[in-house]
Amino acid sequence: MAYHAGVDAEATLEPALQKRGHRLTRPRRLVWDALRSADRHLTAEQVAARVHEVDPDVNLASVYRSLALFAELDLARESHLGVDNASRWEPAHPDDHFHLVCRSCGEVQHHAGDLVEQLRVQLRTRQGFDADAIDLVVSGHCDRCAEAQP
Amino acid sequence: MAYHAGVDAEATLEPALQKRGHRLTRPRRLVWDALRSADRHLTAEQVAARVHEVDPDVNLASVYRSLALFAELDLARESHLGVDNASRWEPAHPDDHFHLVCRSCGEVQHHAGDLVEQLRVQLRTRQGFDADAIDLVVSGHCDRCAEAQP
DNA sequence: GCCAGTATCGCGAGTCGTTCGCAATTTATA
DNA sequence: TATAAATTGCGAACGACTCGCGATACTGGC
Ligand SMILES: [Mn+2]
Ligand SMILES: [Mn+2]
Ligand SMILES: [Zn+2]
Ligand SMILES: [Zn+2]
Repeated sequence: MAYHAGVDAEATLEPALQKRGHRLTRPRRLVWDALRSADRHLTAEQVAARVHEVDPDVNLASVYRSLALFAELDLARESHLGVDNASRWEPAHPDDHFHLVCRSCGEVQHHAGDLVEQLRVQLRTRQGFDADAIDLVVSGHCDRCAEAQP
Repeated sequence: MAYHAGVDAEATLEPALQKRGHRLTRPRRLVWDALRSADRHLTAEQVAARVHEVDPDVNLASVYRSLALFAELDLARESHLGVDNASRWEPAHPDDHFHLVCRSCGEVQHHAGDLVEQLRVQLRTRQGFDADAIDLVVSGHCDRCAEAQP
């Protein structure tokens, strides 16, 4: 079952853009398709590389601008995974989740659960702090790498 | 009760350096004093500014090198607080703690507690992930700013 | 469909925080 | 104090973005 990029882009991207008075342009559609069809977090540079397979004339600055816009519209999420100082991007999930980065193999696992929500509650009741964004990155060793080198 | 920088530096810094075959140099001593005497997180640039009050000839590159070395020796801790893309530095605490950054006033609160340890246990038992560093930065509104603008 | 008006683009240059290579200096040890 | 190696200062380079601007291409109304 082939992934039909264009159709999907129009289905979710276009209304989100229009609702806020933004236009659906070729660079935005291609950036969105690149993000959606990726199975992992991508740097802006990596997004650009995928976009360029389809259209080499899309500028890197436009990729950055598109990603920033998507974040603003809650279509995409930016994370600092600590591998280098480049941001990584992924389509936004509805659920709170955070990232487990393996120091050996580089794999990035997702951890979804109530933990982020628990934390939010704890901060509010115990410290009066109204948490907005919770950026949690855990680095360590994944199950496979941990048992290989204990 | 004045803070006697030199003495303190030699008391904790020198043995930590010597144990690993590093030398106690003037730039390192001044960077360490600047960190220790600060009451808040500092950027490398801010550390340099404080160092330069004592000795303007210490180079910014040496400040960066000293901070990186201190992190390696677990004498200092680097955090990305999301205010800008500059790293912030503080002397290493023995206890796990994380940071609450207020979007209104910029204040950085510390949150120490069992939460980080809880998380570590949960990741190990539920996912087999051996957590090394847990980088948690929460941005939102502190108690003062939250009640001012609810 | 076409036009007007403006949002967006491509481009090149600029910024920021950080790192590098290397010759000169400083440090710990003998 | 002499020696050898670690470390420094310096300036240039780096990577990841961001900006200003004139050119382009969307979109909504005709
Ligand atoms: Mn993710
Ligand atoms: Mn802290
Ligand atoms: Zn692994
Ligand atoms: Zn505040």
